[in-house]
Amino acid sequence: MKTEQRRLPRGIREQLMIDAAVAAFSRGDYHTVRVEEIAEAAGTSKPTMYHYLGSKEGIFNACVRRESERLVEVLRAAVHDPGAPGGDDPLRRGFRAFFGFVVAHRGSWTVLYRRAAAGPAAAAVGGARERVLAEVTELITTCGELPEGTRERDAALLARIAVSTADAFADWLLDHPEESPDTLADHVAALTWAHLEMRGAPAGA
Amino acid sequence: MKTEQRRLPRGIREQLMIDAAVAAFSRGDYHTVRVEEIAEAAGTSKPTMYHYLGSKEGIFNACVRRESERLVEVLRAAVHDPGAPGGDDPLRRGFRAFFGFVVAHRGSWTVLYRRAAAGPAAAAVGGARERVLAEVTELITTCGELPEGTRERDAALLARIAVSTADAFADWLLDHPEESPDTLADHVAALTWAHLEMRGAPAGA
Amino acid sequence: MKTEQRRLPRGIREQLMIDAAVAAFSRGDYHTVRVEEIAEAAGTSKPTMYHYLGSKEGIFNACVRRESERLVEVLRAAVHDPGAPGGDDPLRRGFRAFFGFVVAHRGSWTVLYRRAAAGPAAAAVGGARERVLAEVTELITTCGELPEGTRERDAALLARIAVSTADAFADWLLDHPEESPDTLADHVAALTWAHLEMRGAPAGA
Amino acid sequence: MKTEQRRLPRGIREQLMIDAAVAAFSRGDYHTVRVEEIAEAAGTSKPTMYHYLGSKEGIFNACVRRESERLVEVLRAAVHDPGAPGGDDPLRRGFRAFFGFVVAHRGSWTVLYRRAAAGPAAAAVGGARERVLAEVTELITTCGELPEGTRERDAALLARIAVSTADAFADWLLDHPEESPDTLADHVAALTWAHLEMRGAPAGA
DNA sequence: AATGAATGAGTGTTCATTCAT
DNA sequence: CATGAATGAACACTCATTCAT
Repeated sequence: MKTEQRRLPRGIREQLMIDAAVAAFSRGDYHTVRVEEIAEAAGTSKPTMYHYLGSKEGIFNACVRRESERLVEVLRAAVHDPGAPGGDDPLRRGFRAFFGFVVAHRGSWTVLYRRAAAGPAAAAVGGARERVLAEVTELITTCGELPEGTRERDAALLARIAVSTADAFADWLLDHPEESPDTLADHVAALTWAHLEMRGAPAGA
Repeated sequence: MKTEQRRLPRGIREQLMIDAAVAAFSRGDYHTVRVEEIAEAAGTSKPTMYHYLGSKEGIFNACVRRESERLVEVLRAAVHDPGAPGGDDPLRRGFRAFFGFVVAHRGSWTVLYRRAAAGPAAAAVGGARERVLAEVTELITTCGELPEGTRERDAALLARIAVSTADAFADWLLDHPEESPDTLADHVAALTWAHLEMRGAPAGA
Repeated sequence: MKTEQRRLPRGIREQLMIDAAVAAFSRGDYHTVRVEEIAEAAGTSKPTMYHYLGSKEGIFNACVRRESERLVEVLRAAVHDPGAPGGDDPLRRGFRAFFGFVVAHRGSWTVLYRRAAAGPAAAAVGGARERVLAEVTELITTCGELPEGTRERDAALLARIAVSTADAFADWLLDHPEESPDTLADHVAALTWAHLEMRGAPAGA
Repeated sequence: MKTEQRRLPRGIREQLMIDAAVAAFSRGDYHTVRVEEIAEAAGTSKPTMYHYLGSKEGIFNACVRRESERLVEVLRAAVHDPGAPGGDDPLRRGFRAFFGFVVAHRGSWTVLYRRAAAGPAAAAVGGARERVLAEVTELITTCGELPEGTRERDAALLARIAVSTADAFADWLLDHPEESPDTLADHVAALTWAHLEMRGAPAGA
């Protein structure tokens, strides 16, 4: 581990800094991360961090910029390259790349999507989310007419999708006040039914 | 405005405190909110806050607990009460209640789902998300065989759903390492195709 | 010395703070003074200083405001009160009050006139000033026609006046570009001659 | 602008450094000026500055030394050269040289006299000084028996002289504790009266 | 019961200064 | 000789938390 070189050229050091920062920011939320902690992880010191990235916010911005660019590049490459894994369907290739990225670079994704990952708030929020999730899962499960082959696992997965979707729609509603929540709710319900009916041939196009 | 009573019974005071705290925590993230700010908004003083809720974390926990209970109650009531809005389908009634809650109590939902809503990080993250969203939207749009009646709006909405779903699955993957990202990716692609084909009769079951 | 009370009312504490700050700022220049040092001298802590005076600049401003108000009050009182020391001449009464204040509250005056009193720069500046002063003193002394009764002391005093006056005029020139430096120079020379000739009856009107 | 030569002989480089330093130190006070800022203005780098001048204090000392020597030289030359502008009176020639220097090299003079020229303190001090000056001006104006031809301008100018003189005397008092403030006060008052009576033939001896 | 007063502990940021190239 | 790289040491400022009234 002591391979770290002193006196690295600026470009390299900056990349090391951003590496360390992404790791740190994906562990705790913005205020929980101390700049010094990032500096140490990057094998350098606080003043050098400030010299290169300007401020804590600058450090964070550098992370978000670099990681989002990486993700977009990966996505584009997969979609436009018919030889990429996933077969003929560009949509499927895209999602494969997307998921591959999220799994391979969990830290990057966490930074980009920045749900409270740690900190004093995380525990409480985590618990509450689980309760809500359990409730929705039960709602889906006890709905009765679960198609053949739909197991617990599927219900839990669907609940997560439903809640995430609702969350996405909440954002959407904010930006598009002309939409009615009821219509969207019905829509999500319909989608969920569709998913339930589709279970069994998940990987088929 | 000076209607605020001194010497309120403990229960009431606590509710006022939690009201103020939910509002505050939904505006900025945990560390951005100062206890004093909540105390002022609740018409009381810092020491009283500590007397009642114990600590900053205690305040936050109280928020999360109360709001998640409210949400769960609302959900349960709608699902079990056939007379609730949404018709015969309990699933649809549930989602109506869910969306209604999210829209009516945005603050509560924000606290529960706690994606970084403000603070120095929010701007950067917001921008990056938009870029990713744009990329996925384009991916869906230029996929070619968009069914009749699928307009721009639908693509944008689907992109949000897809990203949210991927986000949910990323969590899922963390908890279930036996799952393969590729399978999930294919699954999301399949779901998206299903959505695309379903467009046109969104509110129909 | 341990008479310092804990839990003083805000007004009192603020005055103690300003007292300590004036003393500190009159010893070193703005950047040399540490806020904590002032807090300790005032028998309190840094956060309380910030709570009451807002910032380091706020602390400094409070000093300048209070002291300049005091000085102006003292001046006004002496001028308008014919019974104040100095006799019939309000001008003389005013200067007596002025000098009295400067001598009694050296710190206040230093803060108000803020010539570099300490710090790493002070030594060098002090030395240079002395050299300039010596030069001007010699100029006055060797001018030749020193009137009777003009001793070394007077020359040194006059040199100081001359340099201070020149300094004042330099400011004046900045604000009034229509003035010619040569005219002002001649004027100062004339004044100095007048002073030289007046020596011997210094206290007479 | 890119005429700056690399590889300049040491002497020249040093002069460029001091030029830049004088300019910088005359804008802000000692602590406000960053060494890097001087280095850039001098067309060189920080380590070179340290190589030549040793330390920040060394840089500052070099400024003060060079500028005070210049001023002293100019003064001496004018006094001893009967052909210098100002006529027969060496005193007048001296002051002309002095004022000329101050006006032509404001930066040098500021460094030498180093009243806080900028920084967070300057604004407050400036305001307070103005208030004091206004007070003294009023005192002089409303003194009543202003001689013929004494206009507002003269009162303002006299007030500046009076305050500067008092300032000089305050220093004097520090060094000569045997003097009485009252005597000096009376003296300044007398001088001011003399000035008032002299107005009208300012440039005359 | 309720609060004005007070602070310990910690963080972002800056800058003079020094190596190693 | 000249400089890009790097840092130790300080300092302003903030905030959760607690007494004493």
